[in-house]
Amino acid sequence: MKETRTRFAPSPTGYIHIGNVRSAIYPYLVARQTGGKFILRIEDTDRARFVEGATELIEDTLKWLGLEWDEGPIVGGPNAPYFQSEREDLYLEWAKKLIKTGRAYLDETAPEVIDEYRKADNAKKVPFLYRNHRPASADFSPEETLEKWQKGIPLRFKSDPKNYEWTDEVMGEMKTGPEVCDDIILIKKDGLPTYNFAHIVDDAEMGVTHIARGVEYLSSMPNYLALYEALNLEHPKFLSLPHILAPQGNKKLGKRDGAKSVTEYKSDGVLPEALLNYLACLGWNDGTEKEIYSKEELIKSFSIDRIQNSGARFDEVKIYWYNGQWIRKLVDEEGVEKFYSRTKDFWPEVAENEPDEYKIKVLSIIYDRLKVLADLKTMTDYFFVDPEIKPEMITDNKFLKKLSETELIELLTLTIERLNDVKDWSEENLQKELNDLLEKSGKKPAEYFSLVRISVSFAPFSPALHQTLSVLGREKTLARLNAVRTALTNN
RNA sequence: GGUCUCGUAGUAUAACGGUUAGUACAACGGGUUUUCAUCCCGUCAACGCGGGUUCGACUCCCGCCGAGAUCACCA
Repeated sequence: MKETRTRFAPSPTGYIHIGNVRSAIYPYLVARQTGGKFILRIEDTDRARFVEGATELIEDTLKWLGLEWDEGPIVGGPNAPYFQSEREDLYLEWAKKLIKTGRAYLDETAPEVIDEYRKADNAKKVPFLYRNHRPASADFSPEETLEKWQKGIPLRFKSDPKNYEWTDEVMGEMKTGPEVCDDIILIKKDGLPTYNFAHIVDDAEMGVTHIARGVEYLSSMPNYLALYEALNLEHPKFLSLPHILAPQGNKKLGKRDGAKSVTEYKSDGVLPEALLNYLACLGWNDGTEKEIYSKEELIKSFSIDRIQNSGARFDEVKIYWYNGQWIRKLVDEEGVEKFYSRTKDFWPEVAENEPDEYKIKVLSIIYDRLKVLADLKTMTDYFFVDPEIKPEMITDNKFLKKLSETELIELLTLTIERLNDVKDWSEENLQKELNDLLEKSGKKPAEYFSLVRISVSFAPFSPALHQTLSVLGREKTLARLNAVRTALTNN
């Protein structure tokens, strides 16, 4: 059986955003599950839109998501180069094949003239088709065309309008009439091919078996089919992927709607596992009620025929849910130490010089509260530096409002005196001591524990109190309790 | 305007002629004798409309309505 070969073929016009990365994920999964090859090809024939550094950004994004490619930039491959701008001669060669069979012609018609044609047709309420305005050069013999062709003269396909029927692996059986077939540009004025022509040549050269791309290409299909036919090529399978919709409205998610780059989620501390999981399952499911898929599980269960054929709305909240699930899953399965290595870039600045062992302890009691890793920055600073004492955070607290200041001070004194005598500072023992203190305080748990928690952290919330105190250590705990008692006394 | 695609709760989806239309996120309420979160339990909430076909239609057919894509020397 023929080897499955899929590809992701982005233009280096900027970062890969969340709305179009799915057309990399699905072909990747298809290639992996069949033991085939996944190719990365850079479609940089539009020099005006080329952005410096975009290729590297694309490469980094794919690597981060775990979509390693078998052929393409960096890794090379049998069909190198993988940049269209470096394959110019190849397209010219293939274009000549079309000229020789009388299926391509030179066209020097000025853009302004073409505009006139378009306006005239629109005025007549006739669909604008360039083939109704073919210039005299369309009738040149192949020899004459070949002889006169030089760089700077665009080349057009000479279409042969007819009905087309084909299968789209996602959308199903398709058919169109001759009215959509036209003379598309093959080679531009600058000597480089258009996407329409280049991708067909490259896919053929590279032996691509499946093309996955956005549904917006669906309406160009008849012209592509005509080209495959004229070039005597068997066409690959087509997967038209429905759009990911912006959170508001019904338009596809684009940079203008604030579609973030994939790398932005990376720097927020979203795990690649979570993002891949979310994106793969947006518009695809395996028919079961499973929600959490690792890359390996996706490779195993993915199937083209279960790709949804309607657009799916982008929902950032769900990404965070997946991320929380993945954080807990990874810590539970691989341990905190291993997970800690992935959090290095997300600690608050004040933690910079703290030992790893201490940060691991902090992580172990706080990880199940994280939505994104960047939450570490805002949720853990009191473990590393004494918090600023703000008495109002105690007196205005919803559980402590009812208590008088003298009462608060008494409770703190009680706590300090007792903890002073505690030698065993383990979580277990502290839990016992704190429960004991709670009983002695005669307060409700929410009241007494809130007082102690806020006194040591001045944070809106923290891990379970016995864990917080244990990690914080005896010295810091007592010092902070004392400091708060003094502050309240002087208030 | 031509051509094409899509249409189940707020969102993502299941169902593939017969179910009280299932699940997850979100929202709301409760529990886990401490906050926040996790975890657990519960509540709210959907087949765009109208015709057929059929004993029976979310499911098949037709029409309508709504939404989107495309009609570049951009991809």
